[in-house]
Amino acid sequence: MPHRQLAFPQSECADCPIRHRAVCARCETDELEQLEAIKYYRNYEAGQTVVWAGDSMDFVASVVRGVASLTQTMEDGRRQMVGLLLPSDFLGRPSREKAPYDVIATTDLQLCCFRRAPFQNMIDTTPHISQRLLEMTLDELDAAREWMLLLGRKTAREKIASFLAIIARRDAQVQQTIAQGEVGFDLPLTREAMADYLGLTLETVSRQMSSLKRDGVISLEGKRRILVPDFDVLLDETGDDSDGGVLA
Amino acid sequence: MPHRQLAFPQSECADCPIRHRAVCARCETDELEQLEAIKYYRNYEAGQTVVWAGDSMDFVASVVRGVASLTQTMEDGRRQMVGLLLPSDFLGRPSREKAPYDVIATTDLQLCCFRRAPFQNMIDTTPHISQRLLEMTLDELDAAREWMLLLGRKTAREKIASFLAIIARRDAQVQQTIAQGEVGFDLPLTREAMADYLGLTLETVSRQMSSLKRDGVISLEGKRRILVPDFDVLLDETGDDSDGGVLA
DNA sequence: ACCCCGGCTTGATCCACGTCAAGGCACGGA
DNA sequence: TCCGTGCCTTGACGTGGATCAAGCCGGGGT
Repeated sequence: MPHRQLAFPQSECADCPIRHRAVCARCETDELEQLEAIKYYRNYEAGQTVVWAGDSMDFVASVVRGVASLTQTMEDGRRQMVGLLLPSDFLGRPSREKAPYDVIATTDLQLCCFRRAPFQNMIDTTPHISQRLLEMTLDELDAAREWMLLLGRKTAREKIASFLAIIARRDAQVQQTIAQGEVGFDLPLTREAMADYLGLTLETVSRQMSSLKRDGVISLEGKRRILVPDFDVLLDETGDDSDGGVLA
Repeated sequence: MPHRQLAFPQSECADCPIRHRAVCARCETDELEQLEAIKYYRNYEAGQTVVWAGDSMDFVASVVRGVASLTQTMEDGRRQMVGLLLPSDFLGRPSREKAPYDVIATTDLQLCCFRRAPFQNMIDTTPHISQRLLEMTLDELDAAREWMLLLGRKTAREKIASFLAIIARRDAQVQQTIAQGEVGFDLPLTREAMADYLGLTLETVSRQMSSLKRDGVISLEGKRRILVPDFDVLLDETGDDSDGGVLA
């Protein structure tokens, strides 16, 4: 099973009011207006911390532009990324005040925020919102569990290939051309962030990227732009069930 | 943060009708009666498969007795456990027909099942049930993410110690004596299942158990019963934040 | 033009864990 | 009683990825 799809293709919802539908797919006009009334924007630069683990968060948000990561850190400094938020993903948990992990902007980032209390109100009074949130949380849980398989059992090369496939599949433009085989996209993470994502060191990430390049599976344009001549070849490297179901 | 607590201490709800409260903490009598009307029991022996990945599940359930695991398997046979269900935990996802992973009884197991369709009805007509399910799913997500840190960054010894601490903390009887330091409990998993849980081989599990025994952190009574002379010493081995918050 | 610095690559070496293999122990059935 | 079988332990050895270390490259500031 591939990484969960976008709640909505990015092309359909370029700005925030529509993006609310990531929260509530069936919202009617008046509900969208309620959301409109309690929303505001926040912007962060690459590398900035949005919230620290343990801090209380007075908002929930939906990612408009950029990428944020959820990261756990052990006392001795070992770090593991436990969530990656791309545009249209949802950040924060209604009815839970404290953030359980650091939230870090890995690229420049724009959030569309809703203040907690009124948002909580909407949930309590609009039943299908909590159903929608349940759906989204189940998607996150599926993604987390696929990630556990990656962390526990895949080799470094498989981890890198899986990561590239995930990023490619979540890129709206790539989505449309993926069937033709050749695709290109930008990495939204540094090698170090990739290492934190994949449970590796940055040296191993770098070596495996070089190895995939040597073997012709990918090529690089600069450090961040990836070209994949044949997406199926990349999928073969992931170790995943290769039912060929690119759009499954 | 420790592994999520039981929805309710096991001692409070020894049989199924009460255990429904794991699904719905605020259910009133008439709602419990509705659940009562659509419930039935299933029993499995240790090692039996409850559902295969990809099968459609016509029920959701709550674990009454025993332990079930959610396991992903790659084509070449590598396996990773992605969920562990103990008594009072919930199995299945309303509004999702297909099971995404194998569900296996790791001990003798009793489930209290609810047929899908009527259960789905209750969700749609009783708003606070879907809110309760959201809470439970968020707990599962937190557990999954803590597990990701374990899989990605902990050493074999830390993994074993963390696992023992998780099992101990979820054991109701242990809960009550944990403050005194010395606790004992039974492992509900074979060494092989522990290996699948922890992203290790069974040999490494065995060696690390022996090592913890040699170092006096634990002692064994038979293969499955664990005695921990000082729980804080075990916690020191987990690599976790040692804020001493046993009951946090 | 120069240097600096952050992000990245590459090489040499080490070691934790996987792999392969040989038993040990407890239980159940003939 | 003996043997078979499932589960576990232990040892010897190999290796994938971590660690340590030395640069490279490209962009921005002075």
